[in-house]
Amino acid sequence: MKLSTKGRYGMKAMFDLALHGGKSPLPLKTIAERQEISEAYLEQLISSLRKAGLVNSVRGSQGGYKLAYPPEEITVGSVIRTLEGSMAPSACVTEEKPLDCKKADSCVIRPIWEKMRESVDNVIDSITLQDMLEDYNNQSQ
Amino acid sequence: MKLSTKGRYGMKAMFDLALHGGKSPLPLKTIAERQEISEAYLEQLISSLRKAGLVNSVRGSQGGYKLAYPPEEITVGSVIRTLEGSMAPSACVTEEKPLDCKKADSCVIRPIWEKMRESVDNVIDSITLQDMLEDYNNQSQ
DNA sequence: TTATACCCGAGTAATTCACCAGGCTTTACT
DNA sequence: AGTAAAGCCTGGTGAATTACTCGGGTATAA
Repeated sequence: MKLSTKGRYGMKAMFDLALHGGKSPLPLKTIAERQEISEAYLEQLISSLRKAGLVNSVRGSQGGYKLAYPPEEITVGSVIRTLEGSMAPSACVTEEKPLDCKKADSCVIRPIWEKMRESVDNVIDSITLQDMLEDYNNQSQ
Repeated sequence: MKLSTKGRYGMKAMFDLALHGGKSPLPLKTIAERQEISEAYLEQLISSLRKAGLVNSVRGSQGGYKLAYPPEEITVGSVIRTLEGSMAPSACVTEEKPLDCKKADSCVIRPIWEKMRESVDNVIDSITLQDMLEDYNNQSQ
């Protein structure tokens, strides 16, 4: 049940944006170097995040990326789900279009997959980038 | 974050053993047919379950498999973890030997992976095959 | 002794992962 | 106006993983 690098790198990049991002956009290269991620690969990931509306881009020289919302409005869940899809352990319990299975009604395993998904969703939807920033600041004391 | 077929098929097989297993062992073929799983593939999975001590095997004619413990003593977690490994979303937060990362101390993402793992573990460790049997029996009313 | 069933290792097609390459477009700065 | 810095986009690719299959063992009830 590991996440792929998409979710992990994506979280690093988003936190980097929250921590180092200001008024002017952060170029991808800076983020990639600081987080030690392949730039070309991170470009793909941040492209998904942009299409999902989580970051904004500024093209051209001096361009880069910025969070589309203040850190307290961006949850870990929205980032991870954008890059990894549903947290459902089985296709029959995704939020959006659960794969329908004839035996869904009588299946005793399905409710277990559902609980797993819900419990993961609860965790990741309850943490925002702002929470992470605060943890980071408290740490350095 | 999907489980592979190992975990999913393995759960089906274990529940089948709990539901249909009696004093005499259930042959793999029967389980595979009833659960619509490739017999040769399921053999590999149940072999892991046997090595983990969750099922016992009886060789030879009239042989098959039985649960090694009563259903109330077998958790979903023990089955899934046997077949899938740790539920950690990142290698740095596995129960047994977390991959050590120099930045582990200062990492603000790590605690999130930890919470995810814990919450999944809580769900799957709190459900036994017996619970599933009861759900199944209540359903048919 | 024979049919049934578990045991085991190797092989394999298909898919996914984690990138890389290269060209195009946009824009600030000089 | 020219140039360099940046994002945008498509396609390719080697390595790993997944989900099996195959073929031969070995044990044992009948």
